[in-house]
Amino acid sequence: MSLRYALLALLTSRPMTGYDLSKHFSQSVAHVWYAPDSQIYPELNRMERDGLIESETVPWGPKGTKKEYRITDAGTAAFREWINEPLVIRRQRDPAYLKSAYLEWADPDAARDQLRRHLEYWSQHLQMLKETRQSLIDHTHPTLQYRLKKFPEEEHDRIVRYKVFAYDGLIDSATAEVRWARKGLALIDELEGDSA
Amino acid sequence: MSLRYALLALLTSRPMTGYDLSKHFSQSVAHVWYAPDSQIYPELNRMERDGLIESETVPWGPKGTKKEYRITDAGTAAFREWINEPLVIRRQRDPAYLKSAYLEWADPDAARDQLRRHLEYWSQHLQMLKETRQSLIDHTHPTLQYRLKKFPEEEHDRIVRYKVFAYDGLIDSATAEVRWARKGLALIDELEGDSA
DNA sequence: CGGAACTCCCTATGTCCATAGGTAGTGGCG
DNA sequence: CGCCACTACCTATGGACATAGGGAGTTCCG
Repeated sequence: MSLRYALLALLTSRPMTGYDLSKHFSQSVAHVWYAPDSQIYPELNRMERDGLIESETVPWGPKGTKKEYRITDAGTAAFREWINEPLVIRRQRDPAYLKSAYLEWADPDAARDQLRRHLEYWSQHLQMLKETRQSLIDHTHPTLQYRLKKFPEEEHDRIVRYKVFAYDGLIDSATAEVRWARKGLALIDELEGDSA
Repeated sequence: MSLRYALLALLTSRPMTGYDLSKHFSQSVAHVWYAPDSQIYPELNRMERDGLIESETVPWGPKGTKKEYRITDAGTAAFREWINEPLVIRRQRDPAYLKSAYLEWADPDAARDQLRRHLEYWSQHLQMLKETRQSLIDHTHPTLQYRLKKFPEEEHDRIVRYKVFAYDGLIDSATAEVRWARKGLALIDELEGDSA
């Protein structure tokens, strides 16, 4: 059910098409939630049916059209209700940690390769998180700009600081992942002899 | 597909019944992978059909029986293959961070409540992780004891250190979650006035 | 000896999510 | 003008997972 509220969250900043939303879900918003378009379009239809959003068909080029979705009052209410709901804790499930607990079964080079991938992925991710965090502080983050326009100046700091808080957490996690992978590579070198 | 290999991983230490496995998956192994029994039993059947494990029906009490599963050579080979396979990176999806990025919409008390839950959950989790880590180092961890019996003494240190490495990573992550929740509670107090 | 807690095994159902397609229109570049 | 990248929207399929049950046997304790 989180996808629905992640979509509403984005639509509280401005109206968007399904395509716009799907771009966000594979770029910036992907930091907190990811979804492929094949999940987004059907969900948007369901949300419209449920009255949380409404669509307007706008022209696009000479023949094309696109559907722009905007959040309704019912949608805003539902979003607010969700945000106040008690948190459902979701157990983390990461194949990387599962595998790492059984690395004695692995070929040292394969193990190294996996930790290098992990390191590379999280390093890049960390980089993006840091950039996004900075763009929030600078108010250069595009979606944030749309969002802030809807609120009086004196609330801007509060809004930004919650978002920075979320990113601080993500950055801490990603930093831990990077540190862990490096430690693992050192461990393999120590236990298996540093070859490769 | 990770469930299958998580099951094989456990069965490399000793034969177990589906019930044994499901206990592990809601207790110690749950640290790296969780699954309900309703997912485990059907998967065991599929794995037996695929020849990765074989079952023996053993008596249990005067009338009862239970099915004990042991890993086959094909199962061991499949496990080894999986562990050497390149890592599939799984995007993290945590509703807590999604919500936290929009806390300006929340009632301060609801926000506090959520962060307190997060804090409590991860504090407890952290506690268990630390205890399990220690039991690995002490060799008092039951599954580890079974496992070590199958390997010569000089390999024990290597096996334990990989498991401790996995736990070190988990402990770091959990610590970051605890720190983040505390920081969030302080932030709410600062932004909303420290009531409640 | 009766009840409670536990062991043991399983099914059903629905949602979430990933993967892999498909179709039509647009805009720009050579 | 043809090609290509992109915008826009969608369906199908299968696996993963959560939630919610059911039913039969066992052990232990009062």
